[in-house]
Parts: sequence; structure tokens; C-alpha cells
Amino acid sequence: MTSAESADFRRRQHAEPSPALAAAEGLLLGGSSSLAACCDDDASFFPSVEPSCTQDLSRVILHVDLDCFYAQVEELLDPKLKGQPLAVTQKYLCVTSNYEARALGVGKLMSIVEAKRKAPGLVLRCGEDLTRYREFSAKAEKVLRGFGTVERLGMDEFYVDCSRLVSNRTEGEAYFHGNVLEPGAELRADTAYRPQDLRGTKAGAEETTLVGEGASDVERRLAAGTAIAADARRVLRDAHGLRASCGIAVNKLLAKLIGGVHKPDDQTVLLPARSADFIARLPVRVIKGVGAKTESRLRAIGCETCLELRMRTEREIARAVGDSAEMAAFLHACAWGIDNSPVVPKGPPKVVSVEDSFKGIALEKGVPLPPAILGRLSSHLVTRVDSDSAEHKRRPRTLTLTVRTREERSKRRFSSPYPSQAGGCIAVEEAALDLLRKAVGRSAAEVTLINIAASNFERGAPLAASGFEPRRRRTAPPSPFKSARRDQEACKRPRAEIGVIDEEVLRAMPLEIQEEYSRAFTLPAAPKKPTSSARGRGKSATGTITSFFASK
Amino acid sequence: MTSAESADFRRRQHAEPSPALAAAEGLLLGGSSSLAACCDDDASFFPSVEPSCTQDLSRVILHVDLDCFYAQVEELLDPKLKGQPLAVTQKYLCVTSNYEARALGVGKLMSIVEAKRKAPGLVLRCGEDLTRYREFSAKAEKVLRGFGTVERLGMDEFYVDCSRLVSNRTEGEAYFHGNVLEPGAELRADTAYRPQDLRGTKAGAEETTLVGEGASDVERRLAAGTAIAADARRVLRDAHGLRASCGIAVNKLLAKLIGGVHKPDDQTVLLPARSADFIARLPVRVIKGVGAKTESRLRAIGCETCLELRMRTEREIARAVGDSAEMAAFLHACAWGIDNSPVVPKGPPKVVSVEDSFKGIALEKGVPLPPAILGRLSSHLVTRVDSDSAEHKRRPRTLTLTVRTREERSKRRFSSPYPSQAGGCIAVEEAALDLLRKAVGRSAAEVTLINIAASNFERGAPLAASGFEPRRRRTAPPSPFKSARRDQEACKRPRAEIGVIDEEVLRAMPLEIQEEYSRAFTLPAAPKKPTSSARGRGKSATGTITSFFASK
DNA sequence: TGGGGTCCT
DNA sequence: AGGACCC
DNA sequence: TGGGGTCCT
DNA sequence: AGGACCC
Ligand SMILES: Nc1ccn([C@H]2C[C@H](O)[C@@H](COP(=O)(O)OP(=O)(O)OP(=O)(O)O)O2)c(=O)n1
Ligand SMILES: Nc1ccn([C@H]2C[C@H](O)[C@@H](COP(=O)(O)OP(=O)(O)OP(=O)(O)O)O2)c(=O)n1
Ligand SMILES: Nc1ccn([C@H]2C[C@H](O)[C@@H](COP(=O)(O)OP(=O)(O)OP(=O)(O)O)O2)c(=O)n1
Ligand SMILES: Nc1ccn([C@H]2C[C@H](O)[C@@H](COP(=O)(O)OP(=O)(O)OP(=O)(O)O)O2)c(=O)n1
Ligand SMILES: [Mg+2]
Ligand SMILES: [Mg+2]
Ligand SMILES: [Mg+2]
Ligand SMILES: [Mg+2]
Ligand SMILES: [Mg+2]
Ligand SMILES: [Mg+2]
Ligand SMILES: [Mg+2]
Ligand SMILES: [Mg+2]
Repeated sequence: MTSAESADFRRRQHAEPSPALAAAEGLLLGGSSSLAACCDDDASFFPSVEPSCTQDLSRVILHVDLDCFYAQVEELLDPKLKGQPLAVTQKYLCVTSNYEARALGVGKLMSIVEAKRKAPGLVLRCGEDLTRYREFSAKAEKVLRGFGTVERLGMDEFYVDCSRLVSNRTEGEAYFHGNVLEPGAELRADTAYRPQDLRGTKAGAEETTLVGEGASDVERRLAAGTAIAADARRVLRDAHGLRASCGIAVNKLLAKLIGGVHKPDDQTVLLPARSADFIARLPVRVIKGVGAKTESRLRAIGCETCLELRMRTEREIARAVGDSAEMAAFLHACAWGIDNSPVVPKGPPKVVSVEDSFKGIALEKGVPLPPAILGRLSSHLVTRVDSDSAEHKRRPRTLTLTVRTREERSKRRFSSPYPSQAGGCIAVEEAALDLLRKAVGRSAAEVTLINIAASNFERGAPLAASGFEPRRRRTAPPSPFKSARRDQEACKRPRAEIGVIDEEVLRAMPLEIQEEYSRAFTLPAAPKKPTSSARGRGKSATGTITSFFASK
Repeated sequence: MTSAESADFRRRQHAEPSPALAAAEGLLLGGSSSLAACCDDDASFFPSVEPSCTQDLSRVILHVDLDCFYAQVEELLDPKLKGQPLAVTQKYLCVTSNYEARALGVGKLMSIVEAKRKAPGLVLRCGEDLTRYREFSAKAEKVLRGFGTVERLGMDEFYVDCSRLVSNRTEGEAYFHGNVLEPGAELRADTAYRPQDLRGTKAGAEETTLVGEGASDVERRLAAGTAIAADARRVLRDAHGLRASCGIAVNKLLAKLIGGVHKPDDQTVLLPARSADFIARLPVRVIKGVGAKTESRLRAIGCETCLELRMRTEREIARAVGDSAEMAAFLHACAWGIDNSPVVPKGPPKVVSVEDSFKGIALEKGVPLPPAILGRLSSHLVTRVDSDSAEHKRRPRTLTLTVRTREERSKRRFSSPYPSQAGGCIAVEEAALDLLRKAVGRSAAEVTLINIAASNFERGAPLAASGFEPRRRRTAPPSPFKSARRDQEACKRPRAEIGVIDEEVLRAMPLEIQEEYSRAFTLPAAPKKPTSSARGRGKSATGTITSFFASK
């Protein structure tokens, strides 16, 4: 893993169980030989290496994942959509779909063409502007803060440490709410794209399960956690109409994994006695922080599942992933279901960025760079930074531009100080243009993506309301700068096409899909589909993006 | 400058003068044509480009620089040294010298051999252990905090924003305390090693200067600043015996530069009317943030002095330094003496590191790595991290090892998670050894420096008193790890040789110097001076470092 | 050419 | 992980 | 294969 | 500045 995800990971180990609770009998699991022996029945014995640290059983952690998040928000914004199969699109891609669509085979991150083949009646909604999703995400987070400390992961996932609330609920819960993972439950990994996604193969059934007389203290606390999860989900729904699925367990690793077993609009608890069994057969990839690279390195030493990982020593694992003993200890502990990392509130975002992608813009020396794209992105970024500044009393110190080219598969980044003058989007655009020149100066390549980002925020220094004021000249004489400037009007059209599907993308689509979009939005007449080589050189298409080259 | 130093620089511009004071008459300077015309008399006219931002004249900034800092501390620790010419050494180098030694030509960063040639009676003190200097530095900072907001720069420099104290001293100062920069004062750059150092050519003379009747408000505030500076220096001396020199001006740039004009144990104020004149003839290198690279880039467009920099537009400067408009604006403003960056307290250190250097250790595959060096460094680092942890309630997340090799002039760095277990210096040493293997694995080179650093601190997570407890085993069976381990005693010898000159270094010295050291410390008998090639292979010397190879 | 540090990329 | 810069 | 983010190196 | 990883 080379230590990506290790911010999280670093907090996992070595946080000893909180002393008071750890002292109580039965609270320490992991490292006991019972665990090492009980976890399978089709392999009678395997020389597992016991975990080097113990599980903290004193916490109750919720993992809340909003159901088909973007699609759900679109339904809330336009209730007519409800009941129909719906996919949210970004350029050529269905990024998610509602559960009606999923029943028809429309998966997440599926191409529009494939989705339409599977479900001809599929309704498409463009979701390239994330504003509304960010708003609903913020509402959800505020709700969850009422139940404990919250750590967000992406826009639709939240870990909630509700241990204190559990301790305060002195009248013990009589029931587990929602599903309780049964032994031997069948699980499957989701798709090739999201191998870390986990799903159960049976629909959730049980509403409540009695807490047995012999239940341990930890189990009773988890039962209280299931009641809290039910409460939290109810508030999300009643206050904002948001449906969520929830996992309840003693740590973040397990809570996230178990929550995926019953979805949508459901919840599942994992009891410690089932933890090691539960995680044993899962692919190592389900561990947060284990991605494609680490997976393949572990495969090289024969570890595809957590069970196999357990059979290796930390040294062997360290050698395989080429990393430190700390990393190896983390992986080995995870393979046992052990994760002592705390729930850490992340505070305001560390990066605010906007991006756009396209089929390819040929940037050559001497050819003017496309001002409208940077103009639109800069305008959008400045809008976001301004509201961030108002909310958090801070300003970014760094502007970063990232480009992806057709030729190279990796991205190039360049950064510079964020324009601090009251220059607004014009100053940002000029700085971004300098960065773009640097980026493409090296190799005249076809740019397929541009991202601009504000980061490295300094506190207590709100931007002087930048708005769209013209940049104050630093030098007295008329500027010798002859960049590809257009009038300032461009900056007054923030997010011009956002919410509307890109013309170029549309033209590359099958005709039926084009027609469907055309019914919803008025668009210029579509010429013949340009070949990619002709399009790249800016010589044929009259579309939004390539037109910048025709214009000079 | 590629934006190094720009954390500072970013705060310089665009901080508009504080509204209340800026509104008062006479407070805004810079950008006025009088400034652009008044600054020279041997060049009757030059087409200066006016600065694009205005000087904030509302502040009073002190720059305090402790005199011959390490040497001064050594004198305080051992008063017998006082009155004699003294140099503080690190390996082959005199890192600083007291003013008695400087009068004999012993400069800062001069080789011991050269220093001894210049001053045969020079007393040498090894200053490789910085502990005591850190302690006195902390005392000084605490004193200065009584006079305003403090920003530290290295161990012996402090910016103090005493604007508030000035405003509170309602009874106007009748005198400027210390020196007031006279028009036409001759200045010279210090040495080739420290081109940014500035010195006056005449000793300070005046004790006080009457504040004239026609003095402006800003000048009266600066006069108050000189009184505060005198107070601060008096407290430093009375409480801790520390002598300092101080510059007083309206910004950090000017305060630092003017403070160097009269040293030691003195102070100088720069009035705004003299600012542009003062800085005009100085080499661009004096600007903090302009180092060797930026200097040579600016020289390429004909800018060696600030005066020449002023004649360029920001665009021209930006092109030359290959950087953003923000950088260029910063440089151009500095060339006019304008610097609106605030004094920013930096908080606890972001990195804690220890290092050692040597003439060359050949690391080859199969040859055991030198445990004693890493052992000693790890022990020292852990001691420092432990006390940091106690003081700041935090712990490092990252361990970094840096090596310099004889072959390549640049350094290589590798990092990994900081061992978080209560493994103490043993765990740190193991992790460092892994990093060292990575570093030298690439090319079997002669290592001439090793640095290990703790960084990326997380708050609220003190290390469980690591001390020297043996590392708790993570894996049950005896460890298959066969690193070059020695007993734990090594860890009980923190900083074994610190404060004592290195044996190897000593042997490379002229005999008289060797004898001088030998008189102070007991050392093993010195064999013939080894040739550098023989020494590098670990085949000849029996010294501290190469002996690790002989031993296996 | 010591033995530290800061921040940017 | 490397670089430029600072004391 | 979108349009975002986190942290490490 | 690039990379691995996450939604
Ligand atoms: N590679 C990805 C993964 C996710 N998302 C967005 C779209 C999703 O709506 C949202 C949440 O991601 P999930 O994986 O939780 O997917 P959903 O919430 O859409 O579906 P589910 O009901 O399976 O959670 O994040 C994205 O844009 N790109
Ligand atoms: N800041 C901008 C400017 C333009 N465009 C896109 C939208 C236009 O459809 C297309 C063509 O550029 P034009 O400048 O010709 O666009 P208009 O004709 O709509 O605007 P104007 O009349 O101001 O030139 O570029 C954009 O996305 N963002
Ligand atoms: N390249 C450097 C520069 C400085 N120092 C240390 C030794 C100095 O004593 C201390 C302070 O640096 P100064 O440049 O302020 O030098 P001095 O304080 O020694 O002398 P001066 O009286 O000129 O300030 O930092 C160092 O180790 N290496
Ligand atoms: N952690 C260590 C161990 C040793 N050394 C140095 C000091 C010794 O002078 C030299 C030789 O190594 P030895 O192990 O032979 O040192 P000693 O003989 O002093 O210690 P011991 O008797 O424990 O081996 O290495 C060191 O700097 N740091
Ligand atoms: Mg999700
Ligand atoms: Mg979801
Ligand atoms: Mg994973
Ligand atoms: Mg100094
Ligand atoms: Mg000094
Ligand atoms: Mg400089
Ligand atoms: Mg670094
Ligand atoms: Mg980055």
C-alpha cells in the first residue's frame, strides 16, 4: 500500500483499549487462540499467525452510506423521477443508478450505451454539477453529528462513534434493530470496477431480534448501537428524505463492511464473535487502503483473501508490499478484523477543485489556448472559494492545475501561489493559463481533462470579496501581457453548461439517446459525428470546445 | 525562487494597510513618484517601474538577532572562555566565532585549519550537540513574547511585531535609541558563504538622537520602537546574559536588513524616508527567499541589485524566475523595500531531526550496515521526541531518513510511518535501518551523512512513555528478523560522543589541533592518518565509524 | 564545509 | 521524494 | 470511463 | 510533482 490510506491506518494500531472498559471481563478479543482456531470449517487447520495487537471492544461505530446517492438526490429534487429507472450521468458514464434501474442490470460506473442496452426505458439525468449533492451531503452530516463524532468519507459515507451515547442509554436495549449477520451468510464482491463493494445475496428480512439472556456486555452495547442507527436513519429520512444503509460494529473496518451486506434502506450489525469468520473469506481488496497495487503485491505472495493474509507473518507482508513494519502490522490486524483507528472529524475540505473533461484538445505551440474552458472553470472555482472563504474565514495559498492527455495515462500537475489580490476569476484564470502553458509546453499533447484546485488554506484571512472586479494593475504602464484574453463577460457566466449535457458528448452518442436529450434541452443542430483524428485537430467539429481553435 | 520562501512571501502582498492608520495622512508610501525619483545621485535617471502595491506604514517591527549565538552560549556555560578568541566547531568547520576571534579574521563557516592559521591562539569548542543552544533560544523567545507577536527564524532570530505596544505608549518618545541609519552609509555584504549578510563599515556611535519637531507620526512610532528594542535587549541580557542586535523598521524585510548594520550588541532604526535609498544598492540576494538559483536567474536579465530589479516589470521578472505573477510582484515590491507580510508565530517545530556526518562509509550489499550510528541517532531522536511529546501532547506520524553520498551531491530521502508502538529507540532504529537499506540499495555508495527526522505530528496523542522498553513482539514465534542487532545497551548510551569531537575528524586535523583536543578529552591513541580511499573501505582506521565493518 | 530547520513542488 | 531556501 | 476528494512520497 | 487510494 506504500502507506496511502495510512493516515487512517496510523491511528488504527496501538490505541490501547480504553483502560476502564478493557479491564472488564470479556472485552479483549483477538490474539486469543479461540479466534485463531474457530474461523473456518472447510479448512481444518492452518498455521495462522496471531495478531500482534488486540481489538478494542469498548466502542460502538456506525458506518452510514447513503443509498444510490446522486440518484436519490435527483429524485428528491424532481419527484416525477421516482418509481422510474434512473441513472445519473457524467459525460459518457452512468455514475450511479437508482435501485429500480439496478434491478434491470444498470450498474454503477457503467457506460451510458451499455446501460441503455440493458434498460431501454432508463431515464438519464446529467450529474456533472455536484453542488446539490454537496448540499445534501452537508445536511446528512449535520444530522449525524447529533449521534456522535463524525468522520466523512467522500460525499455519502460517514463513520459515527456513538460509544458515549450508548453508555448514556442506561436502559439496556431488548432488541437488535435490523439485521444481525448470520453465520455462513453468503457474500459477493460487487463489480470489477468497485471490487471493494460487498453485497449480501439475500434480502434483509428481520425487523428485530431479541437480545439473548447470555448476551455479553459488548453485544448489549451493539444492540444499543442498532437502536441509535435506526434513530439516525429515521431522522435522515424525516428531515431530509434521505435513505441510508448502516453497519454497526466495534470498529470502522467492520462497520463499513457489514453495512454493505443489506442495502438499500437497511442496517446490519456484526457481533464480535462473528468478526473473524466474517472477514476471513473476503478478498484483501475490501480493506480500505488496499487498492490495485497492494492487491497485486499481496497476490504475488499468495494472499487473495484475508484468511490467506492471516497465515503470513508481518515480516513476510512487509517484504511483499515493500513497506514498513507498521503497514504490515496494519494489514495483518485487518485480516483478523482488528482496527483500533479512531473516528476523526476531518474539518473543512483541504482542497476545493473543479474540473472538466473532453475528447481531446490539441494544444500546440503558437495555437492560442482555449480561454473559455479556463474561464468557466476559474469562474466556478472562484465562486466556490468565495463561499468557502465566507464560511470558514480562510483563503487558499496554492492554485494547482492538473491535465490529463490522451497520450500519457498519468496526469501532470503544476501549481503556483493562489492569486491573493482582489483579482477575482480573471486573476485566477491568468494564473491557471500560466500553469497550463507550463503543463503543455513540454509536449504538445491532446488535453483530455483540466482540473484546477485551491488548497493549502490559511486561516483568518478571508479573501477581500473578490467577485468579478477587474484585477487591479500592479504596474503603471499598459500591460505588455498579450494572453488570449476575451472580455470579462466570460466570467459572468459561471457554470454555463452545468446541468446540461455537453454537446460534444451528446454527438458521440447513439441517435436515440441524442434524441432523448434533445427533447429535454434545446441544442444546436448536430453535424456528422466527427472522426476522432479530425476532431482532435480542431478542424472539423463546430462544438463548444474545438471552436476555440477555429476562432483564431 | 520557484516559490520557496513563499509561505512568507504569500503574506507579504495584498495585506492592505490597516484601515484606521492608513487613513491618517502621510502613512502611505511607495508608488509615489517621489520615491521613484529620489533614490540615487550617481545615476541621474532610470526608468523605474513603480511598485504595484503600497507599503503598510502602520506597523513597528523588530528583528532581533543574537550575537555570535553558539559562541555566546559557550561563553555563558563556561565563563573562563570569555575574553579569549573562541570558535565553535562542527567536524572540520568553525560554524561561528566570538567577536574577539572575528577581529583576528576568524569568520563564520570557516574551516578549522584556516581559522587556526589566522588565529593560532583560537580556542575551539565542539558544538555538534545543539541542546544547549536550543535551550537558550527558547529563553530568548519567551522574553520577546513579552513585547509582541514573535516569529522565529532559525535558532537565533526573531521578528517581533510590537505595533500594539507602541500604540499603548501614549507618552511619545523624545529620542531614537541606538543608531539611526544615516544617508549614504556604506554597507558591505559579508562573506561568499553568507552573501545575504550585511554589515556596516563604521562602528555604531550614537546613544540617542532627538526626535525632531517635524517628525512624522510613523517616525515617532519607530522612535517608540527603538525604546522597546532597548528594553527587550536589556531583559535578554539581565535575565539570561544574552546579547543581541536589533533592527527596527516598518516591515520584516527592512528590520532584518537594517539590524545587520550595527553589530554586536547594538541596534539600528530605518526611517521610511531612507528605505528606498537604503535597499537600492543592495544585491538582490539580501532578499529573504532569493538564494543562489534565483540570484543567477535574475543576473541573467541584468539584475544584480535591487535598483536594477526595480527597472524591470513584473512580467519580465516572472519570465526570468520562471514563476508566477505573485512571485514577481513580491520580488519587485521587495526591491522597493515594500513587504506587507505579517509576523506569524510558527508554533512548535514541524520536524525534529538528528544527524551525523562522516568522511564516508562504504555500504555494499552483504556488508552489515553500521548499527551504532543508527543506534545513537535513534536514541537521540527518541529522547527528543519524548520530551516534545510531553511538552506538546502530540506524536510524529512520519520517520524520514536522509543520506548524502560522496558520489552524488544531492541527498536521498525515504520515509515510513513513525513506529507508534512503545518500541522506543529499538523500533525507531529498526525502521530507520529499513529506510537505510532502501536508500543505499539502489547504489552501493559511500554514505557521508545520515539524518533521521520525526515529522507530521498528530495532536493529542502522546507516545506511551517509550523509554527504552524492549519492543513488544507482534508475532508469536521467535522473529525471523536477522538484522544487524546488538544488545540493548546501545540504546542506553544516548548521544555517547556528543560534545566530544569525533575521533575520525580529529585524526584528519593538523597535529597541533589534535594535541589541543587531546588535552581536553581522553581519546584512543591516534594511528597514522589514513588515506581517504583506505579509510572509506573500512580496512585501515580503527575509529568509531569504520570499526563496524571490521567487526563482521 | 555542521547540524539543524521552513515551505513548495 | 526532491528541491530551494533559511539560520 | 466523471467529478470530485484524502494522504504519502 | 507524482502516486496510491477513496467515494
Ligand atoms: N467512482 C465513484 C464512486 C462514487 N461516486 C459518487 C456517485 C455515488 O452516488 C456517490 C456515492 O458512492 P457509492 O459507492 O456509495 O454509490 P451509491 O451511493 O450511488 O450507491 P449505493 O446505494 O450502492 O451506496 O459517489 C462517483 O462519482 N465516482
Ligand atoms: N466562458 C465561456 C465562453 C464560452 N463557452 C462556450 C459556450 C458557447 O456555446 C461556446 C462558443 O463560444 P462563444 O464565445 O461563441 O459563445 P457565445 O456565442 O454563446 O457567447 P458570446 O456571444 O459572448 O461570444 O463556448 C463556455 O463554455 N464558457
Ligand atoms: N549556515 C549556518 C548558519 C548559522 N548557523 C548557526 C550558528 C550561529 O551561531 C547561529 C546563528 O546564525 P547567525 O548567522 O546569526 O550567526 P551568529 O549569531 O553566530 O553571528 P552574528 O553575530 O553575526 O549574528 O546559527 C549554522 O549552524 N549554520
Ligand atoms: N550505540 C553506539 C555504540 C558504539 N558506538 C561507538 C563508541 C565506541 O567507542 C565505538 C566502538 O564500538 P564498541 O561497541 O566497541 O564500543 P565500546 O567498546 O565502548 O562499548 P561495548 O563495550 O558496549 O561494546 O563505537 C557508538 O557511537 N554508539
Ligand atoms: Mg459510498
Ligand atoms: Mg452510497
Ligand atoms: Mg480496498
Ligand atoms: Mg542569525
Ligand atoms: Mg546571530
Ligand atoms: Mg536571500
Ligand atoms: Mg520533505
Ligand atoms: Mg498534491
